[in-house]
Amino acid sequence: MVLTYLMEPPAVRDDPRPVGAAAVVRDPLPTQGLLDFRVIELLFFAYREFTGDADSILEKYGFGRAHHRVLHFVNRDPGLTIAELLDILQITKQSLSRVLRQLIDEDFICQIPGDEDRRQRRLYPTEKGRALAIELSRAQVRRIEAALAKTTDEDMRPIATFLTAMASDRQAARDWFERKDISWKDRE
Amino acid sequence: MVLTYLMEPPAVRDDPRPVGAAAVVRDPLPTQGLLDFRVIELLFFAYREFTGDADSILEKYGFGRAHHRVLHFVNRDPGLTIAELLDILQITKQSLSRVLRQLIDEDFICQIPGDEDRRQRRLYPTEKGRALAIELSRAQVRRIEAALAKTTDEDMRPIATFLTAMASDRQAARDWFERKDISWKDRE
DNA sequence: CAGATAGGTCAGCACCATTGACGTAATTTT
DNA sequence: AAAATTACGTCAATGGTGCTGACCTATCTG
Repeated sequence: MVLTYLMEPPAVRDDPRPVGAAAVVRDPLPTQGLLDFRVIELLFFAYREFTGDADSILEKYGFGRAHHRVLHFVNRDPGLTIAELLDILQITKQSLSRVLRQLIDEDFICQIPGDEDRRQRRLYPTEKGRALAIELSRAQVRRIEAALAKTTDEDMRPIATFLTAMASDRQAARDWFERKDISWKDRE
Repeated sequence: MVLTYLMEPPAVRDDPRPVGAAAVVRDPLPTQGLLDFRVIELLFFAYREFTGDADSILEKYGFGRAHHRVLHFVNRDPGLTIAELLDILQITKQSLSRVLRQLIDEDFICQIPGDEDRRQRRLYPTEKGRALAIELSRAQVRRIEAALAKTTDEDMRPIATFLTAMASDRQAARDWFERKDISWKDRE
């Protein structure tokens, strides 16, 4: 191996802009300078752990995250049409097809023609699919509840408000939140 | 196309468990039943919008999310070694290599042998890389700040506490948070 | 000098997403 | 009743991002 790009080590220690090379930046972007990076990085690390909980379970079944998402929404809203599911997931039907095919073939989900419109293939979980969906959500809820352990009902409001605002750009998301009552009405 | 799996439509409307077919589940998983799905779904939709902001910019450069992550952490912590970066990203060096190679070849990042240990290839952003990192973060900060528009300093605490708890499973994450002071000491 | 460490690379594979094109069945429109 | 539209399925090709395994160089350490 030749490592040509290293044979003449950039002389940046003496000259920050050697001829023909771009300037090297040595100062870090500070956590709270022009931009505040704290929430960016918290979201990155938090979401990775969040999905990791489910990923390790999915591996046992030979599934990936895409399977999880399909399974989740079919369980949350049985009778969903393909079009509705695509609208929620924001992927193409070609992307969905492979994943859905596997879930159907392995008997986690089944399709039933719509009553009114028989072109539709409405999606329902099987008992097997329901069980897996619950297993996956249980793992994620465990982490969430642990993270919220010391959170009061009062403190839950700003958290929910923040996440809802982050999430509510698309109509499909807003519709889902309203239909499924994803909000923090203080419950007592 | 034959659609064999549809030729004999499951008679589940009459019999929930026809011979040889799995039981079909028709009731939805309620938002707050045995499990509370609200935070799960808020995180899913929120993170998708959050990454989408950067994705559309990256597309212009022919880059993906992996490039973004590398660029981000190299900008946040210039002089990072490969090993340190791998520890933060939790990927293999083979996964990193393609992405890093492109960022180096296209002059967004450069490598400089370590002063003390010359085996190390310490990573620094170029001015071009710094500019892109800022452009990407600006888009994400814009969404975050909009979502936090009505949030008081007081309300910021529970949000930060929640995300930090969600994110802090791994030592590498905890170290990063401490080193970069990712926390909400009320500032005034 | 021997071994460990930091890093690079090749080959092959899996997963998940894309676009484009084409097909079928059912519903709606004319 | 014919035509157009809709709902869905599928084939083919491609790209991005991850993985494992194997093997390489350069450097540091004992």
